[in-house]
Amino acid sequence: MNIGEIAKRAGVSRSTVSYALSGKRPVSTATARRINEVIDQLGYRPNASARALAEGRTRTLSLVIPPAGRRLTDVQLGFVASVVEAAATYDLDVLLSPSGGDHDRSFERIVTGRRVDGVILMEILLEDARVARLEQAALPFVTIGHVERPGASWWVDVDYEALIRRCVHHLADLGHEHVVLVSRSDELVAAGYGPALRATAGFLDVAEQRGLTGHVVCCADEPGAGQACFEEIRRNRPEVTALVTINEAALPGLQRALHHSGLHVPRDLSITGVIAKRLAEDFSPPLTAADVPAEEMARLAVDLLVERIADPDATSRHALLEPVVSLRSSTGARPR
Amino acid sequence: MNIGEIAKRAGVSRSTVSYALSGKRPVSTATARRINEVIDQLGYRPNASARALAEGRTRTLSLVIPPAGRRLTDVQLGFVASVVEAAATYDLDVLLSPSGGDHDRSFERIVTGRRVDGVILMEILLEDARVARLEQAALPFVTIGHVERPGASWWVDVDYEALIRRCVHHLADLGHEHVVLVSRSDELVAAGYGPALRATAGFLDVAEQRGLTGHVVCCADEPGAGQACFEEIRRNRPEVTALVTINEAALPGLQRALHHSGLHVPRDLSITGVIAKRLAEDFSPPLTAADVPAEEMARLAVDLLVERIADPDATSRHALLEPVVSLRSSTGARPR
DNA sequence: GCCGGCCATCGAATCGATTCGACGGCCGGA
DNA sequence: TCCGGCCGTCGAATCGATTCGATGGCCGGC
Repeated sequence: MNIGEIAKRAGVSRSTVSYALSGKRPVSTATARRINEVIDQLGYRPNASARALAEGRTRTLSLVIPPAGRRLTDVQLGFVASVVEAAATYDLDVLLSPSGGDHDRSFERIVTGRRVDGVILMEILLEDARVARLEQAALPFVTIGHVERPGASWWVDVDYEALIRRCVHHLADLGHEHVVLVSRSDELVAAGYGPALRATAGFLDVAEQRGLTGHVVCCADEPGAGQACFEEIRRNRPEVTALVTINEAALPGLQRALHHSGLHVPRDLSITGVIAKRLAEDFSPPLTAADVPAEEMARLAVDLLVERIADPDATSRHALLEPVVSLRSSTGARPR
Repeated sequence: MNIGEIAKRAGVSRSTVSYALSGKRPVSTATARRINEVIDQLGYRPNASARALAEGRTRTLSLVIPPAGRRLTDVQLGFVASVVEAAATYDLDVLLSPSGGDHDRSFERIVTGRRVDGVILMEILLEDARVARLEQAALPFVTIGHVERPGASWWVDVDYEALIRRCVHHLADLGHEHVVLVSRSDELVAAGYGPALRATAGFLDVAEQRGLTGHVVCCADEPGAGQACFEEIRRNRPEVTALVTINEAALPGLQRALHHSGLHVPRDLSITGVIAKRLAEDFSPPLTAADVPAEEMARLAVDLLVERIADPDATSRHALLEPVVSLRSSTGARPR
């Protein structure tokens, strides 16, 4: 059931069928109608592989996600779904490829095998081998998160530093004097994970500026670690009255630890940070936090990628989102 | 940089390069070495589209997920990641396609366009148009969840009914007399969502058998609904001392409602159900529950699908998993 | 020394589309 | 009436692989 079959039944040549379908050359209305009847009747649709070969493009994007071992956070999950949805509006399919380190088989397969027209890269590091690989292969790509570097690049990111600054200012305004930033895992930070580094920079800077004592602790991306981390903070720094967190995966553990400690939020302790809206709302009490706009980022990333694919030589573009900090009920005046 | 280029540089024909790569015909060691040198030097890899066209297979699977509008639950998320990982061990890529109702563009594009070699269908309904569509298109597929029907079909599922039966027996053993099943959303149940229907059947059956009064309530798949649902149960059926839930998405709301109510689990109320391990562990207190083995299901689904692709005429196979109910600390003797 | 057979390799067909150049027919203008 | 141009259609080349049948050369056996 290929284009030849349709052509035969409609009594025309294969090229005419192709033109009737694509509209790239005029076809008489009578012929077009006949062709469309046959197509509807047989339920024909062009073979994707053949079309990809002939056109030189696959109508497919690749979304490179962190490897399955490390759990996706809630934000990342929403992001994946939104990318698929955004791509669908362009009639593009999305290939999911896990990739952690430098390069694994599936990443290499996609890049060298020309399986896709473009790539969206999640959770990039400051020095990321995959970025270099994509540039070398001349495959259009957009990164989620950006690297500090003059070179032209296409990316979408959340301004972690600005958001964390706002959070710390907010706490300072409320009178807090001893604050802690709960960052991501040691390994991620050591590997040069941008958001964590920039959050730290912003945190320490504002803390100093406002005369607060600020400490940063790394916490593995899992609930157990969140619990342990909280308990350690209570033990080692009992003077701390406010937490700023960028570690979503650790939140359930924090919640549990809070529960056990008997502390009241925000009377005894204030909590804020950069957190997916859903997670912030589901916390008890709901967290005052900067809501990461995953859907918007996904939409923008796909838009940018489509644009770059259409014109690979266009000057690079990017978007730095700075969502609002939503006041909920987890922050309050310094106790006593 | 195609196979012809490699052939030219190695001084052989294109077919010889192909055979050297695939090993489907012998190639002299000297020639093979020369070819491999050129390939390594140029970093050549066969064009995926051309190969797909020639071979008649794409080396790609499609994973059909619920539409983005409805959030993926935690189990489903883990499942997606695990499918990708399992497929990678076969050197297969995974195309993500959201599809809810009968058929949308991307689902139809994938099926008719022969974009993939096989399909994994999540969250199927008892009467699912997509199943019929795939059968008609003769595209191999495996469903997550199964339909009651004599016809041959390939699927992987969790035995919700058996698990719920166990949960109710467990509660009956502890002396509970009034129990409620928190099911999935009205719409899903009305649409004929198998796990919810089977859970209900098992729940009511055992309740009757053990002389309990059992009620079933539907709850939308979101935290807010979980909270409202809990409050309604407390108001309308204060005699209830135990909850069985299969609604993971509503758990955060349940947690919040519990917190507000001041009830102690399990002293005042027992909670159990079928819940992803991670969610059960992150609840406070950790839930006694049947852990849905998402990774194992994903692995099995991919294995089955690969098998079916290799031999489309093989007799159908399936797997009905019955994970253990893990005793944690959310169930206890009936109060008073 | 000749012949049969096997091993390695080649050339050509094939997969199913897109796209370009060419061609035929019809219409209108001179 | 003849000719130029445009509209619609066709045939063939192309994309980059796989695969089948054929062929050439070398070796061993008689």
